[in-house]
Amino acid sequence: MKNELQVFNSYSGKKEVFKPIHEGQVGMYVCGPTVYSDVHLGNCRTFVSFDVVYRYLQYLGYKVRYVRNITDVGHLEGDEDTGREDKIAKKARLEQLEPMEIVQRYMNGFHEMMKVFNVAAPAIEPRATGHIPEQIEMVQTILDNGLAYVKNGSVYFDTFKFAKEKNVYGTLSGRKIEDLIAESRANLKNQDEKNHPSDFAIWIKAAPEHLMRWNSPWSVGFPGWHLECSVMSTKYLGEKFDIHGGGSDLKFPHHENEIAQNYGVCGAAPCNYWLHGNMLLFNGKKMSKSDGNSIMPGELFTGQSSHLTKAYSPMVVRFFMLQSHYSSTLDLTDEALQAAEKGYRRLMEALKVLQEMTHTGGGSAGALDKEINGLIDLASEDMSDDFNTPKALASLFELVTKINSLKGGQLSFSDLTPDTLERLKKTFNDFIFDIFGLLAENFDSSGNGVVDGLMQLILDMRQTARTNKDWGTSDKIRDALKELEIVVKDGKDGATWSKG
RNA sequence: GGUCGGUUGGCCGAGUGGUUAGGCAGAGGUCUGCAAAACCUCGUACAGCGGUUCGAAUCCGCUAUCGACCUCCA
Repeated sequence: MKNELQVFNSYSGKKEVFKPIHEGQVGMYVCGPTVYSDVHLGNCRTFVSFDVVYRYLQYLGYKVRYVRNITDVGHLEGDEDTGREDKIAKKARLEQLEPMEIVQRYMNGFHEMMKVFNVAAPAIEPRATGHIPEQIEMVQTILDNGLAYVKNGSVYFDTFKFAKEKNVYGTLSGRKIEDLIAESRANLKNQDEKNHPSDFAIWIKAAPEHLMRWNSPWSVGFPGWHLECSVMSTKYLGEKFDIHGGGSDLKFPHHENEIAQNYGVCGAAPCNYWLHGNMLLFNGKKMSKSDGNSIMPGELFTGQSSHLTKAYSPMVVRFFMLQSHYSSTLDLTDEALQAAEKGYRRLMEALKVLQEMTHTGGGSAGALDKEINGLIDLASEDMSDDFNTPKALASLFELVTKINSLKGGQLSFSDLTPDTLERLKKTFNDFIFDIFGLLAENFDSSGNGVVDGLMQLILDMRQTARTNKDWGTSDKIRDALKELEIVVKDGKDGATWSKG
């Protein structure tokens, strides 16, 4: 069975067989959020995507050191008119708080949201402000290596020189050196201190009113945004590690510059595989904080948005995300979420049915047995094919039909061995919980003992009515419960209930 | 304007030279006191035009259209 992991490497633009630097171990770095406002759903998608990558690598038996940073300084506003203010410093000024209060508040919010989405915590979550000395050191090394220059207390990376010396600048984002050179003549006059428009700051001299500032050999200032990732990935994963992930919108300039910095320090690229998650769309356009086209997770969970007809639970949203490939754009719509909710429930119901299923004994490995084993194998192959969750999910849904047929009697246990049933149980459990990171939301339990007890009493009374063929009472109970959004399902072994 | 990527049945969304993706919705049927659930069957989709090929949704070209990046973004 071929089941070796292949990943799409954004750097080469090809799907490649994944080979870790150290056997059995994986070093993975993912760009985390800048904590200057609440996380929106687009952010969540990226972290869910890499959460599945993290989980699957572990499932395959790799020991993974997963580093995901928190950006809490250095990320400048892009708008020229505002004078390139640090995002966190700006928020602090507007809200009259310490920058670190801003950072703490939104970092807490971010962590809560990751928990809600059942995103596993990384092994290390370093913060940029916690690595100022290391960043100063790296700036010095880049200066020593002749790939940066000082201007009025700020330090800039010399992309022009780097591009001429090493033919790598622009590879990741598909930019051409010739364009950079052409750009220099046209736009140079607009650049204040930089020698070249594509040069970027690795240390920035702080304006007098700037709140976040540290001493350095060049000025009292703060580090450039791109630098932290080079510093922290190198510190915790080494000069060369396996996987670097992030949203596709970070390819340029962030990741391109990160690569440049690593060359500036170590003379080599930081990692072997670049993985980029694609954007979550909302109304057909990229969900983005800065242009206001976004929906907050909270609005989804409460259903309080003009774009939604109802509330959706976190796991429904997670399932919705898993239904597309991480490298494809995904368009969020109310209709699609409704479909996802039904699908998620169907999957989880089948899981429950399966868990309670016992083999009737005997059973031979016939066609059904082979088919089920084939689908189980297929699900793994799907995941090993660049973490193709929608394909793996499709394989699981084929198995859902088998499970329900076994329960309903359309298929017989005599056609599969007890071992296969056990394997099926284990696979479902592993995929749904360990790999997909879904949680079982109790639709047939309120989490409240009193309510569950009352429900049981009601269903018992209804059963008595049904035994007496008192359909009027039976239907009255069912209809009344339906009004309360509780659905009663009559099965062979009595009735069950679930919340709307 | 430059660069890149989409365009798949009613909706979402995989696939990528010949063989069923899957989910949701819809139609018919089985089961059931009825219903729900479940199971079975069904639609014969790949933006348009041209080309390559025995054969293309899948490769090539052109056109249309949407989007992303080029400036902060996950």
